[in-house]
Amino acid sequence: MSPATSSRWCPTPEQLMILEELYRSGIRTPNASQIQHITTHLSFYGRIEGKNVFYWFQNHKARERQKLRRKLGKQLQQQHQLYHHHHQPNHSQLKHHLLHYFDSRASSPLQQFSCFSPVRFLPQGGQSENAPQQMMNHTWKVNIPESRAEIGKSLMGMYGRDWIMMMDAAAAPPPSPSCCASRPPLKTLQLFPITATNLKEECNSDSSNKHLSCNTTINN
Amino acid sequence: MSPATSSRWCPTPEQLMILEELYRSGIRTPNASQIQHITTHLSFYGRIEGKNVFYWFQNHKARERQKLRRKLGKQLQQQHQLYHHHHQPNHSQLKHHLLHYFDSRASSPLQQFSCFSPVRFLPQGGQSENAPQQMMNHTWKVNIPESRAEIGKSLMGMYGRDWIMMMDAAAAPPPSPSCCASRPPLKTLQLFPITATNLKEECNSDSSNKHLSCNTTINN
DNA sequence: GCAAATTAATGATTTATTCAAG
DNA sequence: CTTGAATAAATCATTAATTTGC
Repeated sequence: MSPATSSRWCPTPEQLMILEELYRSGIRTPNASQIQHITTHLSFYGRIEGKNVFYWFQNHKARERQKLRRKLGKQLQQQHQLYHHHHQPNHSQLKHHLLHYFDSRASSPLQQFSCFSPVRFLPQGGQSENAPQQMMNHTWKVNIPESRAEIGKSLMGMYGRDWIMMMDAAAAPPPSPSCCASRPPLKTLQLFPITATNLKEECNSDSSNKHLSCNTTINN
Repeated sequence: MSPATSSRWCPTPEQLMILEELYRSGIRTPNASQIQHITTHLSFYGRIEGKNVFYWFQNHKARERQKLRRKLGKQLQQQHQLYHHHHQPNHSQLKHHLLHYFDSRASSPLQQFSCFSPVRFLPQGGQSENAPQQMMNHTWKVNIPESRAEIGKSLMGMYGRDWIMMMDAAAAPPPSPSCCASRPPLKTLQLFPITATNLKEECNSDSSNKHLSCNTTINN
Protein backbone atom coordinates (compact mmCIF):
# COMPACT_ATOMS: atom_id res chain seq x y z
CA MET A 1 0.00 0.00 0.00
CA SER A 2 2.93 2.32 0.42
CA PRO A 3 3.31 4.60 -2.59
CA ALA A 4 6.57 2.92 -3.48
CA THR A 5 4.88 -0.45 -3.57
CA SER A 6 1.81 0.71 -5.39
CA SER A 7 1.34 -1.68 -8.19
CA ARG A 8 -0.11 0.73 -10.64
CA TRP A 9 0.49 4.21 -11.77
CA CYS A 10 -1.63 6.84 -10.18
CA PRO A 11 -1.73 9.91 -12.37
CA THR A 12 -1.46 13.26 -10.68
CA PRO A 13 -4.09 15.85 -11.53
CA GLU A 14 -1.59 17.75 -13.63
CA GLN A 15 -0.63 14.70 -15.59
CA LEU A 16 -4.22 13.89 -16.15
CA MET A 17 -5.01 17.39 -17.27
CA ILE A 18 -2.25 17.42 -19.78
CA LEU A 19 -3.10 14.02 -21.11
CA GLU A 20 -6.69 15.00 -21.58
CA GLU A 21 -5.69 18.19 -23.27
CA LEU A 22 -3.45 16.29 -25.63
CA TYR A 23 -6.24 13.92 -26.32
CA ARG A 24 -8.63 16.72 -27.02
CA SER A 25 -6.07 18.24 -29.31
CA GLY A 26 -6.30 15.20 -31.50
CA ILE A 27 -3.72 12.75 -30.28
CA ARG A 28 -5.06 9.25 -30.17
CA THR A 29 -2.27 6.82 -30.83
CA PRO A 30 1.03 8.42 -29.98
CA ASN A 31 4.03 6.79 -31.53
CA ALA A 32 7.31 6.12 -29.82
CA SER A 33 8.63 9.64 -30.12
CA GLN A 34 5.46 11.16 -28.92
CA ILE A 35 5.20 8.83 -25.99
CA GLN A 36 8.75 9.57 -25.11
CA HIS A 37 8.20 13.28 -25.15
CA ILE A 38 4.97 13.17 -23.28
CA THR A 39 6.47 10.94 -20.66
CA THR A 40 9.47 13.16 -20.25
CA HIS A 41 7.30 16.14 -19.80
CA LEU A 42 4.83 14.54 -17.47
CA SER A 43 7.53 13.03 -15.34
CA PHE A 44 8.02 16.49 -13.98
CA TYR A 45 4.73 16.19 -12.18
CA GLY A 46 5.32 12.77 -10.74
CA ARG A 47 6.52 9.33 -11.44
CA ILE A 48 5.39 8.04 -14.78
CA GLU A 49 6.61 5.68 -17.43
CA GLY A 50 6.13 5.36 -21.12
CA LYS A 51 3.86 2.43 -20.76
CA ASN A 52 1.56 4.47 -18.61
CA VAL A 53 1.16 7.02 -21.35
CA PHE A 54 0.73 4.29 -23.87
CA TYR A 55 -1.95 2.59 -21.86
CA TRP A 56 -3.65 5.80 -20.98
CA PHE A 57 -4.24 6.72 -24.57
CA GLN A 58 -5.32 3.25 -25.46
CA ASN A 59 -7.80 3.07 -22.63
CA HIS A 60 -9.03 6.57 -23.03
CA LYS A 61 -9.67 6.18 -26.68
CA ALA A 62 -11.47 2.91 -26.16
CA ARG A 63 -13.60 4.26 -23.39
CA GLU A 64 -14.52 7.45 -25.09
CA ARG A 65 -15.53 5.35 -28.00
CA GLN A 66 -17.68 3.07 -25.95
CA LYS A 67 -19.20 6.01 -24.19
CA LEU A 68 -20.15 7.49 -27.51
CA ARG A 69 -21.32 4.15 -28.71
CA ARG A 70 -23.70 3.77 -25.84
CA LYS A 71 -24.94 7.30 -26.18
CA LEU A 72 -25.54 6.94 -29.87
CA GLY A 73 -27.21 3.64 -29.42
CA LYS A 74 -29.64 5.02 -26.94
CA GLN A 75 -30.22 8.12 -28.99
CA LEU A 76 -30.86 6.28 -32.20
CA GLN A 77 -33.08 3.76 -30.56
CA GLN A 78 -35.12 6.53 -29.05
CA GLN A 79 -35.36 8.39 -32.30
CA HIS A 80 -36.37 5.22 -33.96
CA GLN A 81 -39.29 4.38 -31.81
CA LEU A 82 -40.44 7.98 -31.86
CA TYR A 83 -40.60 8.36 -35.60
CA HIS A 84 -40.61 5.62 -38.19
CA HIS A 85 -41.43 2.27 -36.70
CA HIS A 86 -40.49 0.29 -39.72
CA HIS A 87 -38.00 0.78 -42.53
CA GLN A 88 -35.03 0.60 -40.27
CA PRO A 89 -31.83 2.02 -41.75
CA ASN A 90 -29.62 -0.38 -39.85
CA HIS A 91 -28.56 1.37 -36.74
CA SER A 92 -25.59 -0.69 -35.80
CA GLN A 93 -24.06 0.11 -39.10
CA LEU A 94 -24.61 3.80 -38.66
CA LYS A 95 -23.10 3.63 -35.24
CA HIS A 96 -20.17 1.89 -36.75
CA HIS A 97 -19.74 4.72 -39.16
CA LEU A 98 -19.80 7.31 -36.50
CA LEU A 99 -17.29 5.51 -34.41
CA HIS A 100 -14.68 5.84 -37.06
CA TYR A 101 -14.03 9.14 -35.49
CA PHE A 102 -11.89 7.43 -32.96
CA ASP A 103 -9.69 5.54 -35.25
CA SER A 104 -6.19 6.82 -34.93
CA ARG A 105 -5.52 6.42 -38.58
CA ALA A 106 -8.69 8.07 -39.64
CA SER A 107 -8.44 11.02 -37.33
CA SER A 108 -5.92 13.77 -37.36
CA PRO A 109 -3.89 12.76 -40.36
CA LEU A 110 -1.37 15.40 -39.49
CA GLN A 111 -0.26 13.48 -36.50
CA GLN A 112 0.55 10.47 -38.56
CA PHE A 113 3.29 12.04 -40.53
CA SER A 114 4.83 14.71 -38.42
CA CYS A 115 6.49 13.09 -35.55
CA PHE A 116 6.82 15.92 -33.14
CA SER A 117 4.33 18.50 -34.21
CA PRO A 118 1.47 17.60 -31.96
CA VAL A 119 3.63 17.60 -28.88
CA ARG A 120 5.18 20.99 -29.13
CA PHE A 121 5.29 21.59 -25.45
CA LEU A 122 8.67 20.72 -24.07
CA PRO A 123 9.25 23.18 -21.22
CA GLN A 124 12.97 23.38 -21.99
CA GLY A 125 12.22 25.25 -25.16
CA GLY A 126 11.32 23.97 -28.53
CA GLN A 127 14.74 22.77 -29.55
CA SER A 128 13.47 19.36 -30.26
CA GLU A 129 15.66 19.18 -33.30
CA ASN A 130 18.86 19.36 -31.34
CA ALA A 131 18.80 15.96 -29.75
CA PRO A 132 17.34 13.65 -32.29
CA GLN A 133 19.74 10.80 -31.78
CA GLN A 134 18.50 10.13 -28.33
CA MET A 135 15.44 8.69 -29.88
CA MET A 136 16.93 6.40 -32.42
CA ASN A 137 13.67 6.67 -34.18
CA HIS A 138 14.82 5.36 -37.49
CA THR A 139 15.79 1.78 -37.13
CA TRP A 140 15.70 -1.21 -34.90
CA LYS A 141 18.28 -3.15 -36.74
CA VAL A 142 21.42 -1.86 -35.11
CA ASN A 143 23.75 -4.30 -33.48
CA ILE A 144 24.45 -3.64 -29.89
CA PRO A 145 27.16 -6.15 -29.23
CA GLU A 146 27.46 -6.84 -25.53
CA SER A 147 26.36 -3.98 -23.39
CA ARG A 148 23.30 -5.77 -22.25
CA ALA A 149 23.58 -4.70 -18.67
CA GLU A 150 22.60 -1.14 -19.39
CA ILE A 151 19.57 -1.61 -21.47
CA GLY A 152 16.95 0.73 -20.32
CA LYS A 153 13.57 -0.15 -19.43
CA SER A 154 12.21 -0.07 -22.82
CA LEU A 155 8.98 -0.41 -24.49
CA MET A 156 7.89 -2.69 -27.12
CA GLY A 157 4.77 -1.12 -28.36
CA MET A 158 3.21 -3.08 -31.04
CA TYR A 159 1.83 0.17 -31.93
CA GLY A 160 3.01 3.01 -34.04
CA ARG A 161 3.94 0.77 -36.92
CA ASP A 162 7.25 -0.38 -35.65
CA TRP A 163 8.14 -1.42 -32.21
CA ILE A 164 8.91 1.57 -30.22
CA MET A 165 11.92 1.58 -28.11
CA MET A 166 12.50 4.17 -25.61
CA MET A 167 13.97 4.57 -22.27
CA ASP A 168 11.69 5.21 -19.45
CA ALA A 169 11.46 8.93 -19.44
CA ALA A 170 10.77 9.18 -15.76
CA ALA A 171 14.35 8.73 -14.73
CA ALA A 172 14.37 11.33 -12.01
CA PRO A 173 12.43 10.17 -8.99
CA PRO A 174 10.12 12.95 -7.98
CA PRO A 175 10.35 14.18 -4.40
CA SER A 176 6.70 13.50 -3.71
CA PRO A 177 5.72 10.20 -5.21
CA SER A 178 2.32 10.26 -3.65
CA CYS A 179 -0.63 11.33 -5.67
CA CYS A 180 -2.31 14.67 -5.58
CA ALA A 181 0.87 16.71 -5.24
CA SER A 182 -0.58 19.95 -6.44
CA ARG A 183 2.25 21.76 -8.10
CA PRO A 184 2.12 25.24 -9.56
CA PRO A 185 0.25 25.24 -12.85
CA LEU A 186 3.45 26.00 -14.75
CA LYS A 187 3.57 26.25 -18.50
CA THR A 188 0.69 23.99 -19.06
CA LEU A 189 -0.92 26.63 -21.13
CA GLN A 190 1.49 26.88 -24.01
CA LEU A 191 1.04 23.28 -24.74
CA PHE A 192 -1.44 23.27 -27.50
CA PRO A 193 -0.69 25.42 -30.47
CA ILE A 194 -1.85 22.52 -32.47
CA THR A 195 -3.82 22.62 -35.62
CA ALA A 196 -6.57 20.52 -34.27
CA THR A 197 -7.78 18.90 -37.39
CA ASN A 198 -10.83 16.85 -36.78
CA LEU A 199 -11.64 16.27 -33.23
CA LYS A 200 -15.09 17.23 -32.04
CA GLU A 201 -15.34 14.36 -29.61
CA GLU A 202 -19.00 14.64 -28.81
CA CYS A 203 -19.67 13.95 -32.38
CA ASN A 204 -23.03 15.03 -33.58
CA SER A 205 -24.30 12.43 -35.92
CA ASP A 206 -23.47 13.94 -39.29
CA SER A 207 -20.44 14.26 -41.50
CA SER A 208 -19.02 10.91 -40.66
CA ASN A 209 -19.95 8.95 -43.72
CA LYS A 210 -17.17 10.54 -45.68
CA HIS A 211 -14.75 8.86 -43.40
CA LEU A 212 -16.28 5.55 -43.86
CA SER A 213 -16.77 5.62 -47.55
CA CYS A 214 -13.13 6.40 -47.78
CA ASN A 215 -12.30 3.48 -45.61
CA THR A 216 -14.56 0.90 -47.06
CA THR A 217 -13.69 1.50 -50.63
CA ILE A 218 -10.07 0.83 -49.96
CA ASN A 219 -10.20 -2.79 -49.06
CA ASN A 220 -12.00 -5.56 -50.87
CA MET B 1 11.64 -6.76 -51.90
CA SER B 2 15.31 -7.34 -51.25
CA PRO B 3 15.88 -9.47 -48.19
CA ALA B 4 17.22 -6.46 -46.35
CA THR B 5 14.12 -4.46 -47.14
CA SER B 6 11.68 -7.28 -46.61
CA SER B 7 9.00 -5.86 -44.45
CA ARG B 8 8.28 -8.94 -42.50
CA TRP B 9 10.15 -11.74 -40.94
CA CYS B 10 10.33 -14.92 -42.93
CA PRO B 11 11.05 -17.81 -40.62
CA THR B 12 13.47 -20.43 -41.80
CA PRO B 13 12.37 -24.05 -41.63
CA GLU B 14 14.63 -24.64 -38.69
CA GLN B 15 13.25 -21.72 -36.82
CA LEU B 16 9.77 -22.85 -37.53
CA MET B 17 10.51 -26.36 -36.43
CA ILE B 18 11.93 -25.24 -33.15
CA LEU B 19 9.13 -22.85 -32.50
CA GLU B 20 6.59 -25.54 -33.13
CA GLU B 21 8.45 -27.94 -30.93
CA LEU B 22 8.52 -25.40 -28.16
CA TYR B 23 4.86 -24.82 -28.63
CA ARG B 24 4.15 -28.50 -28.50
CA SER B 25 6.21 -28.74 -25.37
CA GLY B 26 3.82 -26.45 -23.65
CA ILE B 27 5.04 -22.92 -24.18
CA ARG B 28 2.23 -20.58 -25.02
CA THR B 29 3.05 -17.18 -23.69
CA PRO B 30 6.78 -16.84 -23.29
CA ASN B 31 7.90 -14.08 -21.02
CA ALA B 32 10.74 -11.69 -21.62
CA SER B 33 13.45 -14.08 -20.60
CA GLN B 34 12.06 -16.86 -22.61
CA ILE B 35 11.62 -14.71 -25.66
CA GLN B 36 15.15 -13.50 -25.25
CA HIS B 37 16.53 -16.99 -25.07
CA ILE B 38 14.47 -18.31 -27.89
CA THR B 39 15.42 -15.41 -30.07
CA THR B 40 19.07 -15.78 -29.29
CA HIS B 41 18.95 -19.40 -30.14
CA LEU B 42 16.93 -19.03 -33.28
CA SER B 43 19.04 -16.19 -34.54
CA PHE B 44 21.59 -18.82 -35.35
CA TYR B 45 19.40 -20.03 -38.14
CA GLY B 46 18.64 -16.67 -39.61
CA ARG B 47 17.67 -13.15 -38.86
CA ILE B 48 15.03 -12.90 -36.20
CA GLU B 49 13.97 -10.50 -33.54
CA GLY B 50 12.22 -10.78 -30.26
CA LYS B 51 9.03 -9.38 -31.61
CA ASN B 52 8.91 -12.10 -34.20
CA VAL B 53 8.98 -14.71 -31.51
CA PHE B 54 6.47 -12.79 -29.53
CA TYR B 55 4.09 -12.50 -32.45
CA TRP B 56 4.62 -16.02 -33.53
CA PHE B 57 3.45 -17.47 -30.26
CA GLN B 58 0.57 -15.10 -30.09
CA ASN B 59 -0.61 -15.92 -33.56
CA HIS B 60 0.04 -19.59 -33.28
CA LYS B 61 -1.87 -19.91 -30.08
CA ALA B 62 -4.77 -17.95 -31.47
CA ARG B 63 -4.91 -19.92 -34.66
CA GLU B 64 -4.60 -23.30 -33.07
CA ARG B 65 -7.40 -22.26 -30.86
CA GLN B 66 -9.60 -21.20 -33.69
CA LYS B 67 -8.76 -24.31 -35.60
CA LEU B 68 -9.84 -26.38 -32.65
CA ARG B 69 -12.87 -24.25 -32.21
CA ARG B 70 -13.99 -24.86 -35.72
CA LYS B 71 -13.30 -28.54 -35.48
CA LEU B 72 -15.17 -28.88 -32.26
CA GLY B 73 -18.02 -26.87 -33.53
CA LYS B 74 -18.39 -29.04 -36.55
CA GLN B 75 -17.94 -32.20 -34.56
CA LEU B 76 -20.45 -31.30 -31.92
CA GLN B 77 -22.95 -30.13 -34.43
CA GLN B 78 -22.58 -33.38 -36.31
CA GLN B 79 -22.89 -35.46 -33.19
CA HIS B 80 -25.88 -33.47 -32.24
CA GLN B 81 -27.85 -34.07 -35.35
CA LEU B 82 -26.83 -37.69 -35.43
CA TYR B 83 -27.98 -38.62 -31.98
CA HIS B 84 -30.28 -36.65 -29.76
CA HIS B 85 -32.12 -34.02 -31.69
CA HIS B 86 -33.38 -32.24 -28.65
CA HIS B 87 -32.10 -31.78 -25.14
CA GLN B 88 -29.13 -29.73 -26.16
CA PRO B 89 -26.40 -29.49 -23.50
CA ASN B 90 -25.27 -26.02 -24.57
CA HIS B 91 -22.57 -26.56 -27.07
CA SER B 92 -21.03 -23.14 -27.07
CA GLN B 93 -20.38 -23.50 -23.39
CA LEU B 94 -18.73 -26.83 -23.84
CA LYS B 95 -16.58 -25.44 -26.55
CA HIS B 96 -15.65 -22.67 -24.24
CA HIS B 97 -14.54 -25.18 -21.68
CA LEU B 98 -12.45 -27.06 -24.10
CA LEU B 99 -10.77 -23.99 -25.33
CA HIS B 100 -9.36 -23.31 -21.94
CA TYR B 101 -6.65 -25.62 -22.97
CA PHE B 102 -5.08 -22.78 -24.78
CA ASP B 103 -5.10 -20.30 -22.05
CA SER B 104 -1.58 -19.49 -21.12
CA ARG B 105 -2.41 -19.18 -17.48
CA ALA B 106 -4.39 -22.33 -17.35
CA SER B 107 -1.93 -24.45 -19.22
CA SER B 108 1.47 -25.52 -18.11
CA PRO B 109 1.56 -23.94 -14.68
CA LEU B 110 5.21 -24.80 -14.45
CA GLN B 111 6.05 -22.33 -17.08
CA GLN B 112 4.43 -19.54 -15.19
CA PHE B 113 6.74 -19.62 -12.25
CA SER B 114 10.07 -20.86 -13.40
CA CYS B 115 11.57 -18.36 -15.68
CA PHE B 116 14.05 -20.42 -17.54
CA SER B 117 12.99 -23.98 -17.09
CA PRO B 118 10.97 -24.47 -20.23
CA VAL B 119 13.75 -23.15 -22.42
CA ARG B 120 16.62 -25.24 -21.28
CA PHE B 121 18.25 -25.41 -24.62
CA LEU B 122 21.01 -22.88 -24.79
CA PRO B 123 23.65 -24.45 -27.00
CA GLN B 124 26.44 -22.80 -25.02
CA GLY B 125 25.73 -25.03 -22.08
CA GLY B 126 23.28 -24.65 -19.27
CA GLN B 127 25.09 -22.03 -17.27
CA SER B 128 22.13 -19.79 -17.34
CA GLU B 129 22.69 -18.87 -13.73
CA ASN B 130 25.99 -17.20 -14.36
CA ALA B 131 24.79 -14.17 -16.19
CA PRO B 132 21.54 -13.18 -14.61
CA GLN B 133 22.13 -9.47 -14.62
CA GLN B 134 22.03 -9.33 -18.33
CA MET B 135 18.33 -9.76 -18.14
CA MET B 136 17.49 -7.30 -15.44
CA ASN B 137 14.46 -9.37 -14.84
CA HIS B 138 13.60 -8.02 -11.47
CA THR B 139 12.67 -4.42 -11.78
CA TRP B 140 11.83 -1.69 -14.15
CA LYS B 141 12.46 1.10 -11.77
CA VAL B 142 16.18 1.55 -12.20
CA ASN B 143 17.48 4.92 -13.22
CA ILE B 144 19.56 4.96 -16.29
CA PRO B 145 20.86 8.50 -16.21
CA GLU B 146 22.01 9.59 -19.61
CA SER B 147 23.24 6.79 -21.79
CA ARG B 148 20.29 7.06 -24.07
CA ALA B 149 22.29 6.62 -27.22
CA GLU B 150 22.96 2.98 -26.58
CA ILE B 151 19.55 1.77 -25.80
CA GLY B 152 19.02 -1.44 -27.57
CA LYS B 153 16.21 -2.28 -29.68
CA SER B 154 13.99 -3.32 -26.93
CA LEU B 155 10.67 -4.77 -26.50
CA MET B 156 7.81 -3.60 -24.53
CA GLY B 157 5.74 -6.66 -24.18
CA MET B 158 2.62 -5.98 -22.32
CA TYR B 159 2.89 -9.54 -21.58
CA GLY B 160 4.42 -11.51 -18.79
CA ARG B 161 3.07 -9.25 -16.08
CA ASP B 162 5.60 -6.52 -16.38
CA TRP B 163 6.89 -4.97 -19.46
CA ILE B 164 9.63 -7.01 -20.84
CA MET B 165 12.73 -5.35 -21.90
CA MET B 166 15.29 -7.13 -23.83
CA MET B 167 17.81 -6.48 -26.44
CA ASP B 168 17.17 -7.89 -29.78
CA ALA B 169 18.83 -11.21 -29.53
CA ALA B 170 19.64 -11.42 -33.20
CA ALA B 171 22.69 -9.26 -32.98
CA ALA B 172 24.85 -11.27 -35.28
CA PRO B 173 23.74 -10.90 -38.88
CA PRO B 174 23.58 -14.34 -40.38
CA PRO B 175 25.57 -14.91 -43.53
CA SER B 176 22.55 -16.02 -45.49
CA PRO B 177 19.66 -13.76 -44.69
CA SER B 178 17.47 -15.32 -47.30
CA CYS B 179 14.91 -17.86 -46.31
CA CYS B 180 15.22 -21.58 -46.65
CA ALA B 181 18.91 -21.73 -45.80
CA SER B 182 19.02 -25.36 -44.90
CA ARG B 183 21.69 -25.71 -42.31
CA PRO B 184 22.85 -28.92 -40.71
CA PRO B 185 20.34 -30.11 -38.14
CA LEU B 186 22.69 -29.26 -35.31
CA LYS B 187 21.70 -29.59 -31.70
CA THR B 188 18.08 -29.19 -32.39
CA LEU B 189 17.44 -32.45 -30.71
CA GLN B 190 18.56 -31.69 -27.21
CA LEU B 191 16.21 -28.85 -27.00
CA PHE B 192 13.29 -30.31 -25.23
CA PRO B 193 14.01 -32.11 -22.01
CA ILE B 194 11.00 -30.35 -20.73
CA THR B 195 8.54 -31.77 -18.32
CA ALA B 196 5.68 -31.34 -20.65
CA THR B 197 2.89 -30.88 -18.22
CA ASN B 198 -0.39 -30.61 -19.98
CA LEU B 199 -0.11 -30.24 -23.64
CA LYS B 200 -2.03 -32.66 -25.78
CA GLU B 201 -2.88 -30.11 -28.42
CA GLU B 202 -5.44 -32.08 -30.30
CA CYS B 203 -7.43 -32.11 -27.18
CA ASN B 204 -9.91 -34.89 -26.95
CA SER B 205 -13.00 -33.49 -25.44
CA ASP B 206 -12.78 -34.61 -21.82
CA SER B 207 -11.01 -33.47 -18.70
CA SER B 208 -11.36 -29.80 -19.36
CA ASN B 209 -14.08 -28.89 -16.97
CA LYS B 210 -11.72 -29.09 -14.06
CA HIS B 211 -9.87 -26.23 -15.55
CA LEU B 212 -12.89 -24.16 -15.84
CA SER B 213 -14.34 -24.82 -12.48
CA CYS B 214 -11.02 -23.84 -11.07
CA ASN B 215 -11.09 -20.63 -12.97
CA THR B 216 -14.60 -19.57 -12.36
CA THR B 217 -14.62 -20.14 -8.67
CA ILE B 218 -11.70 -17.86 -8.10
CA ASN B 219 -13.16 -14.53 -8.95
CA ASN B 220 -16.50 -13.18 -7.91
C1' DG C 1 -17.19 10.85 12.04
C1' DC C 2 -15.07 6.36 10.69
C1' DA C 3 -14.09 2.11 8.90
C1' DA C 4 -15.97 -2.03 6.67
C1' DA C 5 -18.54 -3.06 2.61
C1' DT C 6 -19.98 -1.92 -2.18
C1' DT C 7 -19.65 0.16 -6.25
C1' DA C 8 -17.55 2.82 -9.92
C1' DA C 9 -13.24 4.15 -12.52
C1' DT C 10 -9.53 3.09 -14.65
C1' DG C 11 -4.74 1.02 -15.12
C1' DA C 12 -2.92 -3.23 -17.09
C1' DT C 13 -3.44 -7.87 -19.76
C1' DT C 14 -5.19 -10.93 -22.86
C1' DT C 15 -7.95 -12.29 -26.74
C1' DA C 16 -10.24 -11.48 -31.04
C1' DT C 17 -10.25 -9.18 -35.29
C1' DT C 18 -8.39 -7.04 -39.10
C1' DC C 19 -4.83 -5.64 -42.39
C1' DA C 20 -1.64 -6.78 -45.71
C1' DA C 21 2.82 -9.13 -47.50
C1' DG C 22 4.16 -13.02 -50.08
C1' DC D 1 -4.54 -18.87 -48.77
C1' DT D 2 -1.35 -18.65 -45.21
C1' DT D 3 0.52 -15.95 -41.74
C1' DG D 4 3.30 -11.95 -39.84
C1' DA D 5 1.96 -7.59 -37.99
C1' DA D 6 -1.10 -4.27 -35.94
C1' DT D 7 -5.23 -2.68 -33.74
C1' DA D 8 -9.50 -2.94 -31.28
C1' DA D 9 -12.37 -5.18 -27.96
C1' DA D 10 -12.95 -7.67 -23.89
C1' DT D 11 -11.38 -8.79 -19.62
C1' DC D 12 -8.88 -8.76 -15.32
C1' DA D 13 -7.37 -6.36 -11.16
C1' DT D 14 -6.50 -2.57 -8.20
C1' DT D 15 -7.42 1.79 -6.64
C1' DA D 16 -10.77 5.70 -5.59
C1' DA D 17 -15.48 7.00 -4.45
C1' DT D 18 -19.44 6.10 -2.28
C1' DT D 19 -22.58 3.98 0.78
C1' DT D 20 -23.88 1.87 4.98
C1' DG D 21 -24.18 0.58 9.82
C1' DC D 22 -22.57 1.79 13.98
